[in-house]
Amino acid sequence: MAVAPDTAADLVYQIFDLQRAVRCIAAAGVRGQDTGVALQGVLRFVGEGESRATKLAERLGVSAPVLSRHIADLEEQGLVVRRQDPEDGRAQLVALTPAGKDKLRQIEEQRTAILQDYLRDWSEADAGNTAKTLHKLTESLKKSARATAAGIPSTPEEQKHG
Amino acid sequence: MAVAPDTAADLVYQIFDLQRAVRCIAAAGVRGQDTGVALQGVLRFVGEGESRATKLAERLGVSAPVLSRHIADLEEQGLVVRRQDPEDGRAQLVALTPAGKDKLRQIEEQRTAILQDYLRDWSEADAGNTAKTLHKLTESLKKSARATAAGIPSTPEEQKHG
DNA sequence: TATTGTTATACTCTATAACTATA
DNA sequence: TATAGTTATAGAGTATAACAATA
Repeated sequence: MAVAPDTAADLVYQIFDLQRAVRCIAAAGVRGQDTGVALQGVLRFVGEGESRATKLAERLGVSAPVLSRHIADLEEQGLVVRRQDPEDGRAQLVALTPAGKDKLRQIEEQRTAILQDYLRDWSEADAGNTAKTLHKLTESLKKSARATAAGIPSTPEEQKHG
Repeated sequence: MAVAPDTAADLVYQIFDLQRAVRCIAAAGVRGQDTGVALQGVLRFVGEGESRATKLAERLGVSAPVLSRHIADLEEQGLVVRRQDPEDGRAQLVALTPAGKDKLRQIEEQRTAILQDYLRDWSEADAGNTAKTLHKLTESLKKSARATAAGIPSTPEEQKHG
């Protein structure tokens, strides 16, 4: 049953090693650009369709003040527009401008090209399987982290104390 | 040959999604602690054996000033010690103190326990394969990033121009 | 009262530039 | 000259607290 401690420990280190490698590559890619990786992340989710700020913050995993600032920055760059939610006077709806769509497309094309180049000796199947593996890992982490944050006991011991 | 654009684009997003999930979990784990994730990373590599600061910075993928500050912080916390390299008057050798070893072990145990818990419905084989997959991806990225940084042309077009 | 969003402030992590000391 | 390391400074990204406006 479950995962052995040594395997879990190895997996932790593999995750952090990947983080480090990605950080270096991403940092090199945005050097001298106005739109840093955080703003790029916001653009991505706004690009999936007009959305509330609250919803965006949740999907991005950042706090509301952080998102508020990012939206303000993107608006200043002319990449997004805000309008009031017709169904809720407190809320805003954020959407990409044409310039924002261009920017997002450009960012995606650049990233895709770099990764294609970096993985040029990989097979299509390897890349596809890796994407699936990452997705599965991320979903497990998000699900468990949500449950933990909500105070749901996870181990049998904790459940007894509950 | 190689990886299709759509697959590469998907993989990029899977990588960033994992980063986000891990950031949230890691941030929650170090809340209120002296030893943040960056210092924990330094501890890990120092824990593999007494090492030069330069070597550590390279392995961590950070600049020399950043590592210098981290080492100073860890020394202040009594977790590492520095001594001059007997073979090079300019260089230092950094090693864990007993307290540093304790701290590293405690960090690893805590992380391992959390990941084991989060992946409690995973099989040992799935976890092992995921670790291997991450390792392969990281190695490909690091290798290509190194080559790019060194100015080695990567695409046939660029090679022709060289 | 609870929720949406903003502003003010501070912390973590990182980088570049300028420097000292040694090779 | 080149390398190892430090200090000073700046920037990106994030969080908490306090607030205003609306539900």
